[in-house]
Amino acid sequence: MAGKPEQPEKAVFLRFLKSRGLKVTRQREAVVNEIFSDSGHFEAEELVHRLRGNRTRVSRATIYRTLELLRECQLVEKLDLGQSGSFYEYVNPGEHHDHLICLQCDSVIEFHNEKLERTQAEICRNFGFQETHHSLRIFGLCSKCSQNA
Amino acid sequence: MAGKPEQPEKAVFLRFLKSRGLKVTRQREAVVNEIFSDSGHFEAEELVHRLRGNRTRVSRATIYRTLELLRECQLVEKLDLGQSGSFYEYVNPGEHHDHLICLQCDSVIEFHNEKLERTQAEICRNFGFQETHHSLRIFGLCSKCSQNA
DNA sequence: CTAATTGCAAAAAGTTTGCAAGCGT
DNA sequence: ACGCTTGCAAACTTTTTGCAATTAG
Repeated sequence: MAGKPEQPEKAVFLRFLKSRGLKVTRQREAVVNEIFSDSGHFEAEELVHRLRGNRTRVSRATIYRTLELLRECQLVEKLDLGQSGSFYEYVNPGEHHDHLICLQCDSVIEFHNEKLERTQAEICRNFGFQETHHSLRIFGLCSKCSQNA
Repeated sequence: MAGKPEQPEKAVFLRFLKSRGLKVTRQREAVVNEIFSDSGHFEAEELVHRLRGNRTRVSRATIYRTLELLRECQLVEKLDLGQSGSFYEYVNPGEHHDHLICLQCDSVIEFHNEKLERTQAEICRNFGFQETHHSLRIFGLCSKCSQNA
């Protein structure tokens, strides 16, 4: 419970910082801890508020800067769920999933489908396109909301 | 060359306005004409500039308001290409396509693939999800850029 | 020590809005 | 005429940035 990083993603981040000659600051640790204590989707502004109650104050500017670093080392991804601001989400290294987004209750369902991935790879091959990543968002009504409608 | 609407999408828009009790103004016509004279991807700000040289001045506010109307009648769609601002694109009624986005030269390739669509429909069915629309963006290097790399 | 980092507040960037004047129908 | 529209400028939202003070290594 002391200094040891319990979470593997935190270790990844620390290693990344070291490899870049960047520093491990209280603020950066606070941000990572907060994000990975409750993996899911969140907005930058939400993090600002979640970190308000913390022992370590973290300014909005630092949160944005840290999110950018986390993106560079692929621990989080930016997400556009159709709302005004950007959402972020934790990415399990090596994993990938797409999203079903409910327009009624704003819930987000993650899924992964191999057939889909293969077809996409095939399409890229046909276009001579070298994919680095992709994002599929399907909007509509989740099962709960479509029943209530 | 006179009053007749040459473009079918303009006719759709006019009909939509009428059905809503909205007015056909010089500004709205100018926006539609400009968009459909060169179908493709564009930003709101770009439209502002493209319309500067026009006989009819159209303010930024009106452009945003008109784009919203065009979205409501499904003639244009908002697009997130990863850049800061929103892009828009003309939508051929009844058609749908996805995008390959080159991170190097910012070019956008459109494609449509039936197998992909079927797999997506299958996924939705499995989740009891009622799709209204979707967006697949594949990021990477286009064939030209991957050769030069 | 020294370079990286932080917080702040100002600036940017993109979009929306209130309101008085103007224009379709 | 009536009510929808426009333009303007101000407001807003989200994100970025310059800079002096601070801190990790």
